[in-house]
Order: sequence, then C-alpha cells, then structure tokens
Amino acid sequence: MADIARLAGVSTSTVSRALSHSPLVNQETRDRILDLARSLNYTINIGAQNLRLQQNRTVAVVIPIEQATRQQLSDPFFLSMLGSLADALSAQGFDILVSRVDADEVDAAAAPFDGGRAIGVILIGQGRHHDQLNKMAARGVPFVVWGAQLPQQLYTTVGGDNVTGGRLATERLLAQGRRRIAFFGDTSLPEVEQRYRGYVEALAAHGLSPDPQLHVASSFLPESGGQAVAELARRGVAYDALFASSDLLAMKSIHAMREQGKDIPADVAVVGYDDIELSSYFHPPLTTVAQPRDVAARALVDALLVLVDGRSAPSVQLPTELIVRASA
Amino acid sequence: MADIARLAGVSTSTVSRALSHSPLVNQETRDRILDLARSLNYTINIGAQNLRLQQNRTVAVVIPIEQATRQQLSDPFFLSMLGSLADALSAQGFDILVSRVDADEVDAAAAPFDGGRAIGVILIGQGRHHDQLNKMAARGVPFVVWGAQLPQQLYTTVGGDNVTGGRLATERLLAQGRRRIAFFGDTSLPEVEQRYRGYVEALAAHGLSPDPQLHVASSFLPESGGQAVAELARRGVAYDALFASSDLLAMKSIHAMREQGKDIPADVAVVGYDDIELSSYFHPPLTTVAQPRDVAARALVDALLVLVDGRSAPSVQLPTELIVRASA
DNA sequence: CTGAAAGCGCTAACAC
DNA sequence: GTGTTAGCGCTTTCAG
Repeated sequence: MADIARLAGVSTSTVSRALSHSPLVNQETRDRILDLARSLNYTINIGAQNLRLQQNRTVAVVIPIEQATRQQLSDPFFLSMLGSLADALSAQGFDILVSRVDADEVDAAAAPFDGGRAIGVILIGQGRHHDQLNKMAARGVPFVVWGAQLPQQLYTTVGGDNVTGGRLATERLLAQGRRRIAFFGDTSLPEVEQRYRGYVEALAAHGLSPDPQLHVASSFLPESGGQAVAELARRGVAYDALFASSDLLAMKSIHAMREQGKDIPADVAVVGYDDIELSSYFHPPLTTVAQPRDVAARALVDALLVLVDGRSAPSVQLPTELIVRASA
Repeated sequence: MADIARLAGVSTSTVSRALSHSPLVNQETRDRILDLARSLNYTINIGAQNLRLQQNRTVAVVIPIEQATRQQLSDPFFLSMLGSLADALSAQGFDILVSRVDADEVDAAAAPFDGGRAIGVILIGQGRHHDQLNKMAARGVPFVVWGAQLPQQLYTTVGGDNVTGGRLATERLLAQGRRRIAFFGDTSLPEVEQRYRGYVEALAAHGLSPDPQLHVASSFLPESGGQAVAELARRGVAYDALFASSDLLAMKSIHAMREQGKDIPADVAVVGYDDIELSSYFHPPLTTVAQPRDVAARALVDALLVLVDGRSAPSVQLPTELIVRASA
C-alpha cells in the first residue's frame, strides 16, 4: 500500500480510501490508484485489515475423525456436506478454514475461534462427547454442529430427523414382509442411536421387539461392512433385511453379502442412510433415507451467524425422506 | 495478552515470551502466566502474530469447478484428494483455507496468496486454461497443481502418469479380446487428453486405429454417464468395452448400460480411473487405474514448500497402477 | 478532498 | 530476568 501511495504521489490514507471505493476521494485519483493496484496485482492484506477492523470473514469447518482407527476423511456424505457448506459460505462471502480434530477431543475444534482465526465454527459431526461440546458452548465459543439434538444441550445443532428416518427405513422393510431386520451402526453416536430408536419404534408398531443378535455396532471403519456381515455369520443369525446407518456402510455390506452368495434384495433387502450421489448408480440402486444437504448447509451457516451476532439460535431438525429404489 | 500481563503483574513482553516458552523468562513466572492463559482459554491471535512475524502457516487449497454447469463439488476423487491434503498439511502444521473458483478463471486461485492469507496455493485440477496458470506462475505466485504436465509449462504439477494409465486400461480391455472400445471423457482437459493418448497408443500397438464414433466428450456433469451411453446408442455404434476417464463416470455409465439390458462385463467390459474407495464395492467391482492420493498429497505439499522457499520445484509424475477387478 | 497520527495484538531488539 | 519501544499493514478520526 505504501508502494502504491508513493507511485501515485498520495498518502496511504488516500490509497486505503480509494481501495474501499470511498466517495471522499477524487474520482480521478481513485481511478489512478485502482489502476496501479491492479497492475501490481495488489490486494489488501486481509490479516492486517482484520486486525485493524476487528472483524473477520472466516468460518472454521471442522470434521471430527476417529483418531484411534486413523480413519481417513472418506465418507462421501461428510465430504459432500463440506461441499455444500463451501457453497453456502462462499455465497455469504466467508472464507473457509478446514481442519480435522480427534473425535475424542472435539473441544479442540474451538482453536480457530480462540486464536482469532475464525468468527465461529461449524462441526460436521458431533462425536460421542456431548459434554465437551456443552463446555465449549458454556464458555461462549460460537459454533453449530451437524448432528442430533440431545437433552440438556447448550449448543445449537442442525440435523435430520433421525428417529423418523430410522422409522421410515424400517417400515419400508417391514412393508416388504421382512421380519429379521439387522441393524448396522455405532449407537454410541447420537445420530445413529436415534436412527436405532426409529428402528425399534417401527418394530414395536408391528408387535416386534428388537433382537440384540441382529444389532452389530459396526463403526465407520473401512472394513466395517464386511466385518459386520461376517459377525452376523459368526453369530449364526438369520436375517432377511438390513438397515445400515450410512450408505457407505450399506454398500460395503451389500458387497460382502454378495460374496456370500446372497441376492440383494431377494435374500436380504437393504436400506441405507444419507442418499449420497452414488446410491442411485449402485447395483442394486440403494433405497435410502435422504438428508437435505444444501438446506442443512444453509441452516448451519445461518445459525452460526446468529450466534456470532450474540443472539441465541434454536436447533433445527430437518425433515428426512425415504428414497425408494431397488435394494428394498 | 494485556489482560494476562495485568493479572500476572508483568509486561506483555514477558507474557509473549512465556507463551512461546522462551527460556529467558523465570520458570515460576512462566508457569503462572501459562496457567493464567489456560484458565482464560487464551490463545495467541494468529493474525496479529503473522502480521508481526511476517509469517504464515496457511495454505490455500483451491478446487476449480465448472461454473457454467453449477457443478457441485462432488467427484469423490477430488474430495478424497482434499482429505489427503488435509492430512499432509496438518502433519506439517499448516492451516487449510479451502475455496472454489470458476474453472474458466483459475487465476482467481491466486487471491488468497495475493491477499496475504496464504503462503501458497494448491490447485486440485488444472482446468483448461493453461495460459492463466502460466501467467500466475510468471508473476511469482507460489502454487502447485494436481494435473498433467504440459509443454512450456511455467508452473509445477504433480500428477499421475496419465498416458501410461490410459494405455494400461486399454491394454487390459484389448487383452480380453475387446476391439470396440468406447472412450468417455472431455479431452479438453489435459489429464483426460493424455489418458486418451494412452488409449490411442494401446490401440495402435494392436494395429487398431481409434474410431471417432466411439469417443464421447462427456463432461463431468451429474448426468454425464447416462448421456454418454445414450449418445452411443443414438449414433448406433456397437461397442464391447468402455474406458471411462473417471470412476464416477464409469459407475454412472454402467448403471445406464444396465438399464439398457447390457451385462457388465459380458457385453461391455469397463475400466474406470481414480480407484475411489467405492470402486471395490461396486457391482461389478470396478477395474480401474489407481492414482496414489496420499503420495500425491505429500508431493504437492513438498513442492509447494520448496516454491515458497523461493527455489524451483520440478514437476512430478507419479506411477499409476491398474487395479484389476471384475468389471474388466 | 487529502494527510498526519494513532492503534488493532503481537514480538524482538535494546536497555537495564 | 524483565520492561520499553517500535513497527508489521491497515483504517480512521481529526485537522486542515
């Protein structure tokens, strides 16, 4: 900026004003300065500007990962949520700082805020440490999380209606005459737990009670699907349907079942969760519960901005929809 | 920091030194200050620190998208590359600023650097505007791109060996006795063009010349696979194999062909490209060309750091590998 | 319409 | 071992 000032024969104040299109500065001077800036590929140093203005147009997007299992950022659902968030945030002129934290230390997600790097944090996924998030909220970190709404929650969540989602999925399978419905999913995660609740509700509505033998607490590991299918085989339990807590898990499980010679959906009908893009191209095309990613992303951003504004933002539960395809 | 200084009864200099674990400051004072900082959830304001230190630990990761088609950030390959980059950059202590630019204005990728937000830029995908990238390089923007190496290139690329990849894929199909091999891909993209070259080379080695009727310049649109398959049908061309320039495209195409009653691989053998995670779970499991994402991510980061250091970084071409599965 | 000066939060000589 | 001071790049009163 000093360079430009010198070249234009004005002070840095004038350059600053010109660059911010202040009407105070002479039209001609302004044009000269803007031209100069353009030709030098000059851009305002945002760090310094932020410092001076005490403002910030950066939002941190944080993804909790299972450190223990060294899981890669790989579930297409999370990734596409990131894409939708990128859209929503860019549209509002925010920069996006992406980071990952250990799912067992989600409170580390506050770092970009504490360090003044971001005005707030969006967490894609809630992990199992509700208490850590509550503490973060208590000490005033503005953040919202994509996840389930829990009792005594001090923070704002945006999430799908997991109970209904689980119920819809299970009802679909029941409607097809299936009675031995396996459930794959780690119920220590609140979202999965709620989907499981929907599953139990649907069973109950048909006078059935869940068979614990049919529940495999498969985690989000690379090999999870295969392992879960193998586990059922080891237990020697019969099943004619599967409700998997994510599409990725459903696809891996279908692959494993196919290797056991099972036909999908004839032998085992399958419903997944998330409606990732590839679900419709999978074979058989996957029946699944759709979560509205774009709406969710906008809701997350809106809620965060409300929080940053010092107001309180209510949690949002978005409707889920059963997408019926060939797998069930 | 001033608050802590006051509470600790010292000057901000001492606080600054204590926080950076300087041995200059008295052990006892230091512990008192660190405790205080912890209890206040204080973290250094990195913006201010960067300003003062004239340093920066942020790298911009930029993804070119086809604005015209409003394409979402959806190809799992790009997303998982982002994941690998996040790993590689975090490991080196860098923050990641993610943004998307219009593929027709890739030079906008320089913005985070120009604005002092990032020390350099990693572009995931090269787009079709080689010239814009060359100009960016010429004016000293430190950046590396995941993409193809081109003649007269002033910038650094890291990419797979696309020609070999294309050759391997095509050879596999030829080895299975296929002779009418369709190629789906937008050859205006350098990487795809090179894969096409490998395809042509492999054909030539078998005394075949490429039939232009078999080439569909399908873009990376959501519906691309279906459209490409429909286009072949419209042209009335017979084919017994398909080489798709991405796994996503391959999967969509397989889905479309299956709807036409074709059996994969009996009627049409298919090879994809990228080896995304779901390829092995697809039905049939996809034969594809693997690109080493983790190695690539590390190479991209390493090259960028060399550039930031003011040295010049050679382009890197990583080996590709044919992963044989059931689809071909 | 423009410039001088102060200060955002931080660090590093330099002094003591 | 600690404090004083200046300054990173920017904006904005306040004076002209």
